[in-house]
Amino acid sequence: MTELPPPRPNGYRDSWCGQVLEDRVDADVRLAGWVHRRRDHGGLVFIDLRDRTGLVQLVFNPDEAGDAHELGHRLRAEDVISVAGKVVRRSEETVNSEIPTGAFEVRVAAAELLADAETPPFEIESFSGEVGEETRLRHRYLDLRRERMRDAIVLRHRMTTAMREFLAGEGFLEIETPMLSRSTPEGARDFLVPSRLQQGSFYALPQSPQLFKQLLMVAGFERYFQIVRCFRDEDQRADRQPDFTQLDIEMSFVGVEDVLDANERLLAHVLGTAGIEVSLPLPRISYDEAISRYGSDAPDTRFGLQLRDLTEVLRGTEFKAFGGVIDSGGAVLGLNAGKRELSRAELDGLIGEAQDLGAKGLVWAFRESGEPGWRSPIAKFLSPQEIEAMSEQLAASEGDLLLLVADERKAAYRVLGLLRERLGARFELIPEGVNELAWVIDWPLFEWNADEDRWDPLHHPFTQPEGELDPADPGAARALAYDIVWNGVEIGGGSIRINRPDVQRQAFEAIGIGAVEAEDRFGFLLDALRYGAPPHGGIAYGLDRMVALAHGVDSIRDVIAFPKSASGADPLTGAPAPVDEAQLRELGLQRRAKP
RNA sequence: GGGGGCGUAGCUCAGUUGGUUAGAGCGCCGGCCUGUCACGCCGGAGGCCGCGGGUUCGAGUCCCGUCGCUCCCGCCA
Repeated sequence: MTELPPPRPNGYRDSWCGQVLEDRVDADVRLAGWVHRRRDHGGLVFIDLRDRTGLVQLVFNPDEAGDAHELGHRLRAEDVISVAGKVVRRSEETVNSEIPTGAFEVRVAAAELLADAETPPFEIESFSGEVGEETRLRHRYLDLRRERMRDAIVLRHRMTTAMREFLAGEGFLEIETPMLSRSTPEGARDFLVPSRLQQGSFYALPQSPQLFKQLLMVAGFERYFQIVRCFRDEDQRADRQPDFTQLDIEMSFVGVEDVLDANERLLAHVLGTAGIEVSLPLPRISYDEAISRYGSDAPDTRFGLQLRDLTEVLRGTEFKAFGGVIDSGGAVLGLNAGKRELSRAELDGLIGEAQDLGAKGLVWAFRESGEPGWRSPIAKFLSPQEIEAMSEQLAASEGDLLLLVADERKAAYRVLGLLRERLGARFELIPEGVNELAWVIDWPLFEWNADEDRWDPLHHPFTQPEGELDPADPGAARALAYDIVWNGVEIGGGSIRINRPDVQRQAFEAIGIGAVEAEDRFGFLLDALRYGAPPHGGIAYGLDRMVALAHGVDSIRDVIAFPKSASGADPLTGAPAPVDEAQLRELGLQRRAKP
């Protein structure tokens, strides 16, 4: 998999296991590694020896090397050994076509045990079910010996190498930014680090290097990137860790097209390294279209099942459940799930799922010929005209299952969008081996936060509005922002940034950050913008997600060497853990009194 | 913060209506085995059924609580 030069010969080895191939036949080699599997015939002993490059079969023959054979007989799984012997071609009937070195083997002349291994808590190559994640994490150094994890870590390296290659080739500079920085509490929850020298004050670990990379543009570095650890103290998911890695990029004197162009070529290069072909230019979909057709700002475009808005054809309906929602400004959305035969229990299950996702309810209907046109619990409440009009909107033909959600507009799209994704997987509508990347563009700059009674930025408050910002109508503003979505997963996002202090102040004001507060929290940015900031913009990728997608796994934990569990703990080191009273005292912190 | 699933041998799991001695495969240990490659054959060891309480003549099984793991919703500018 990796191009690896032969090791410089020393007392342990002069060759890699995976490189015992045609050109080494008849050569004397020395190999070192772990005992992967042992097949002891009493006389002959076969050992599969493993190193990072793969496996090779060792043969211990009592007639050829008695001492070595005696050791071979005693070896157990995961023992660490070094052996010397001759590479030979296997006879035709003993070739193992399963492994690259399967046509060759090493006849061991001398062997040395370098480290005796205890029996591992799980088999390095397991054939009976997947090992539980906590066990894997507690012994991560063993889990990482397994082929799938090793491949993931190697792939990750190749992808990051490809990123550096491409970006360095385009004149980007890799520059580090601080890990100990200042808390800016509007985004995610910060991880805080107490200051010993200024007790009562705290550093924050960066949620992203956003402001520092903008300052680097002000500083005139023109093109910056960094593969950087970021921290967000929020609840975990399969694709979210408290510390995770971003590929962070920023460029000066650019507009949206420049950034998208550079990043499309970057993506083609990096994914090409992972064996994934990308044809350019990438398709673009507007935010509004993504929401209205897929119910998601990160749409999975590999399958149809698109949403339809039925609000207009139902306006004035007698059916109160729908009419009430419409009168109060809500929406009725529908989705044609195609010809499905679902039992009543399965349909009830769908309703339950929709409710779990936060919907008030879900209505199902099967398109039928004749009157009333639908088999559905609500058919009798609807006029024939309404049923026909909705059927037409949904392009329903006989036997099709139609699913309807009526709710406040945003909630309806969210729920039906989530349901769409689940149904796509359940009905196996997602084609194997297909990769779809797309830009989501034309984002609103702000969205209304009803709970807090204010406007919130959709990306972040440093995003450049398209045209002039109208303080009277922040909801109308569009952002020069873009997300990149791969198979329905948001793998990156960015924007053109505000480069003038007056515009930045306006943006802060629109989201309720007044001049005084802005000066207090972001004064350093506003100052920097006063000294001549170039128009600039960039992007940040979720590196872990990219590698997970390229490796074909669902969880980013499977592409991180030492991840946290779903509860944010590390079963290997026991982090997080209590600290000494003395440490707390030094920091001016107190343990909370027991109630 | 909320909801679902899971917790039985080192690992992956089964365990019937509550019934007396808790099983399987892999792994492990011992013996045999000179062309295997998930080697084979014979024998063996190994259990706080997550933890605490309750119901019951009797609990792996039912109830309550608790801890852990995991998935999802919220959250993640």
